[in-house]
Amino acid sequence: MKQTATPASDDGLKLSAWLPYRLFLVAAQVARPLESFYSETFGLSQAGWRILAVIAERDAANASEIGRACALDPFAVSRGIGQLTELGFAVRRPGKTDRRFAAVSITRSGRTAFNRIAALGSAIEARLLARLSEAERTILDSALTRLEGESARIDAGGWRALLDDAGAP
Amino acid sequence: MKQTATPASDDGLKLSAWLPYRLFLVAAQVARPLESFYSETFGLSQAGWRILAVIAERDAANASEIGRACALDPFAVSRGIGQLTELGFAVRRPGKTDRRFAAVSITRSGRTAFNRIAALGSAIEARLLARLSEAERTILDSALTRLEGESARIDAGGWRALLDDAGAP
DNA sequence: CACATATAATTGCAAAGTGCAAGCATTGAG
DNA sequence: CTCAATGCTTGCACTTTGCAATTATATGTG
Repeated sequence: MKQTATPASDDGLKLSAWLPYRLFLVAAQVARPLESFYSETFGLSQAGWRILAVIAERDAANASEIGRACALDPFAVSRGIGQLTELGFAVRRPGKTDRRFAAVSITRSGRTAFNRIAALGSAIEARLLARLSEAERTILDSALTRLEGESARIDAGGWRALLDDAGAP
Repeated sequence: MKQTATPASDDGLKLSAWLPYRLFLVAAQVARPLESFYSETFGLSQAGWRILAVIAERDAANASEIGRACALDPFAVSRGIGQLTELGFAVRRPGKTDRRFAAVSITRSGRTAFNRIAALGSAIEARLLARLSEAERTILDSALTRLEGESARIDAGGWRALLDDAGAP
């Protein structure tokens, strides 16, 4: 007599309830409309948009700063900057003191594009925040800060470190 | 006389404080070690892992159910299932009543693999949750549920709908 | 100064992943 | 029986990504 008692997983991991997947899902669903906007409108890639957002809030930045600020490896940064300069949204100027560091800055038209994308981005964020109470926003903010820190450590440690943790409690 | 008053963005969007980016960042950082584990160990792709997780918690599923459950389009599902069957982690059997729906189920070795990956996944989740208080976990859980719903609506509406919202308050 | 070594960034290319048109198999309506 | 609809798969062009090698610049050493 087959009962539905154990159709399921031995380990208690249910994808739809697994925190990382839930975070990913919200981020992915919300990124999609934004991405189709800036790719259709400006021909911008995801890396391009992230870099644009970074240089929009700085006078000038070199590639590694940018990479650190938006979690992109040097290759992606280099290509993204290439795209932005082709579109006329950024300029590269050789660094003043050390010319290995090229200073990347946003142009006027880059800023215009950024503002248009940012308006959409802010609208999205507003829609999300509208579903939370003031108290929840505060808690989410502080919780996310800690999760960012912990996830960075998890990433840095690699998977072997994770198993060691679990193995030696 | 240049002062640092406005080196920054006109619109108030700071990438590192923008909710969708923050969610993405945690999800991405935490996914990386897991991904290198299952790809090194089993040669599994991200889609493959997601599908494996879905069929681990069901007796059998057809491709569209799987797609819905893990946010994958039909092509990706089909290829993912292909990968899983090649690895011997899943089997396809023609559906009983309607043979257009092939029933996909996990195999014994698929379950073994799943359990190993899930153990890592749970360890990651535990590390994250350890940084939150009991109260915070409860709030995060309920907040995330609402964010999932809202982000799905945002995604479904597309970017034009977003601008209409903002434009006509 | 010439040279080795280090660092920042870029480029070229192969491998992997993605999107989409077309295809096959099956079903159900007329 | 035929034909449109459905569920899924495949082939192929296109894009993205990962990594080795390269360029350009800077710094340390005899």
